Amino acid sequence: MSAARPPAEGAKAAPDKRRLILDAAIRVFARQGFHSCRVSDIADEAGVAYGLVYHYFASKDEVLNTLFLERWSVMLELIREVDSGPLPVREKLGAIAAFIIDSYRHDPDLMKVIIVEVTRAANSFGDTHIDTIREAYELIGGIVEKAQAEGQFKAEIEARFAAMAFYGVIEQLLTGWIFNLRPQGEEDFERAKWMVIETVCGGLETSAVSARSAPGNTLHD
Amino acid sequence: MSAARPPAEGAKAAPDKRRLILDAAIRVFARQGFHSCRVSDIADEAGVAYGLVYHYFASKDEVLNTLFLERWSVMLELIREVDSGPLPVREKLGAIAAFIIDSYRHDPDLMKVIIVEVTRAANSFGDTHIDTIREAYELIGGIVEKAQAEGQFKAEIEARFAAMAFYGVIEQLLTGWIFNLRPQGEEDFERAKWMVIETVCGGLETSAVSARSAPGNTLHD
DNA sequence: TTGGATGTTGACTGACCAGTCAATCTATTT
DNA sequence: AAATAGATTGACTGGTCAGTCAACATCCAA
Repeated sequence: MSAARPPAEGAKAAPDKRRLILDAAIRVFARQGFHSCRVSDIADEAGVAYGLVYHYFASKDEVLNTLFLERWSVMLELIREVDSGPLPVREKLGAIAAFIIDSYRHDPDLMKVIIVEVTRAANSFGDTHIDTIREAYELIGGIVEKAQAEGQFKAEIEARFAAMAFYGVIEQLLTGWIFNLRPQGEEDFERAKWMVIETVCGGLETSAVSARSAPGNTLHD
Repeated sequence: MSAARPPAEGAKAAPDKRRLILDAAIRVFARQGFHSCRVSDIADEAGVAYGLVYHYFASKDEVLNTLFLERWSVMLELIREVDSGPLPVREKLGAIAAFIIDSYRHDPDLMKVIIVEVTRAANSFGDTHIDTIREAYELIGGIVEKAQAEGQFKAEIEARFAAMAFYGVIEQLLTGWIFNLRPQGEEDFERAKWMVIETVCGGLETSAVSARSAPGNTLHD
């Protein structure tokens, strides 16, 4: 009952296997790294034949590209949405930080792959996706710029630099988790969100605004 | 006069070629990436025979490891020195930021290789050097801890998190330069130093201390 | 029932490249 | 001058793997 069957629409036939391969690739890339794994490792992990990988993807590279774009486009969408909303800066940046941190919490392997193999690989892949990555910077920079115009953030620190610093802190945080240099309990994730915002916004706000959020823990419970 | 000759001491004979190979490797790794270059590329770039690389290094990996350790140990030394000194936190962190930024200014290729191929490569190399990298975190964390004890930095933000954020901002900054996402004029380097400290310390300081540094530009000139 | 389209298989190939090694060269020592 | 040790050379090997392809399976439409 309810076995795998063709889609309701007259669209494509069986995207199941394609997804299976992508998910297997996430695990394999995370475990062995993109460069030191074989395409056959992915096929084995997915439980499909070697050749099927090439039925759905033109190359090993394309598998990684797909994973990156899939996730990054969701993030860009989220940033755009937040950006166009009416929230105060702290909450806008907070929403972005929360999204990225939750992405890691939800699928650490995928985020590990994206960060380690794409975002930070200045050669090959980094080059390919640099414009996509840049877009995130621009959007975040725009949010900062608005806050500066409204007098909430200092103008002396370039908006683009601030965006970079903001993203840098988050990426380093994930890297710390990836390397097991930092605890990864539920509470740690929540606390991290707060600390990211407190640290970065604290450094960017004008003294008039200043941070007066709960010093102890603003966590659940 | 003063041509190449055996060392004064009875030590090794001609370390010239070894250095030549290392320097060539920096250029090749920076240009093509560690994984997509051949050992013969390094030999060619250095103007030596293929086999000579293996006379001085046990493997391709060892070349990269050597480059990383050479530089990272100098940085650790600098951090320890700064740490043990009597300067205020801002200046301690400022010295560290300045050292890293100047390292990039002085030899961008080397820093690119270290960051892209080692520091950020969670697999293979990252794993190998994780303890060395961790040490830098610990030292910086110690500096923050002291500042917290003296009441200059807030205690609500974990010292280790702060260290990570600090380093993350700097690494992202270098990444921005590496990817050509940020301008790299002499002035930009100096301004970056100031912004790093202003942003991070601003977020970490207690409201009592607060940042009252020159808002415009504290640059030279 | 047949035919075409799409999905699936895995053995095979062609290229690539890290690392080896035997030979040659250079310097130093006696 | 002969001997020893280290430096230098580059052709070669062995293994690895991305990508191909021809065959087989399954599904749907006419």
